Amino acid sequence: MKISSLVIEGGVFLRLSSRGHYGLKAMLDLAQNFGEKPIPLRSVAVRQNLSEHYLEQLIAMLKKAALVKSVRGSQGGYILAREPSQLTVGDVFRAMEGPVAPLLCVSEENPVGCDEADYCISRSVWARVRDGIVDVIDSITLEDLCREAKKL
Amino acid sequence: MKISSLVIEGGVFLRLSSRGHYGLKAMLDLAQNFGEKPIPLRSVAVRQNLSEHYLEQLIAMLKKAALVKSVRGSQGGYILAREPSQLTVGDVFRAMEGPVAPLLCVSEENPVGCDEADYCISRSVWARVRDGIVDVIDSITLEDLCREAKKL
DNA sequence: GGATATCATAGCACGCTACTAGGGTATTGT
DNA sequence: ACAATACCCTAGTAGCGTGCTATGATATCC
Repeated sequence: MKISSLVIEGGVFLRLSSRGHYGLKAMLDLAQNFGEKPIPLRSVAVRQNLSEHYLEQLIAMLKKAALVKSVRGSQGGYILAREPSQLTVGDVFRAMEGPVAPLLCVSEENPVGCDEADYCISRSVWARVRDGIVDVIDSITLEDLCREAKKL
Repeated sequence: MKISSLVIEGGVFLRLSSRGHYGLKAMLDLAQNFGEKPIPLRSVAVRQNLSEHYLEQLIAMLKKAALVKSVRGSQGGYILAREPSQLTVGDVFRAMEGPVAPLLCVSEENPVGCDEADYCISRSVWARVRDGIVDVIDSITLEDLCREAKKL
């Protein structure tokens, strides 16, 4: 009796890896230094105590998601694509970690079909968990966090 | 400049692996067949379409967490340690996946110290995410899910 | 034209997941 | 007694994702 073909998930889908953590730190740094001039990655890396080279790769994901713009050359760097008040933690999370999906079949984006969907009870549980997470991350803007930071 | 020593997280901490999914399915099966007699694992495996041998390992975790009791020998099997109304999804989740902790430093249990804790702004974000998840999983009992299942 | 900065690709050690394999032990029904 | 049933225990392993490092190319300003 081979059941190995029944595997539903091939990995891990709701998680916070260092990507999400570092990505938010970087975005927050850009938000705190938001202005006219682009901010070189090096200074972000130093302030946030991160590997500059690794950060390069991470910010590439943020650029791909159109959350930041880049300026090449000397005196170049990165700037937020929108104002801090128009960027949420959810935007950053999804850019770094993909869609919120405790389970593939309850992904907020392109949920994977499952032949048990009709009678799978636990599905509704993880869907509610997903909604709980989404509510939180979509309601917090970078501006909110900057304001919090100033209080410290 | 070696920054590799700064790694904050060594893995992945908030996730739903197949363990959590399968574990909840098994517990739900036990709840639906809750009564006097123990339920053999084989029948759970067949009904839920899971590998029996793998299920053995998973249910060992549930037993360790005192969520189920076992009866050995012929006609033996497993029974819920408490009534379905006294068992929550959170109980099952924690037995299978460990404490809810999007980040080690905001684990609901033994949070790991972090030297940036005082001024780390993103911390509060993940703490709120954690609370959102906890609220959901601790408020749903197995009895609730059985009732939902009957409606289908 | 060189210093500064972004961009692109490749590769790798490690740890975890999702199992499978193969046995052992306890209890029951006949 | 004894076989059948069911729980119990330890190893091992393929595959995958993470968290980097390494190397170099390309663009732009002064």
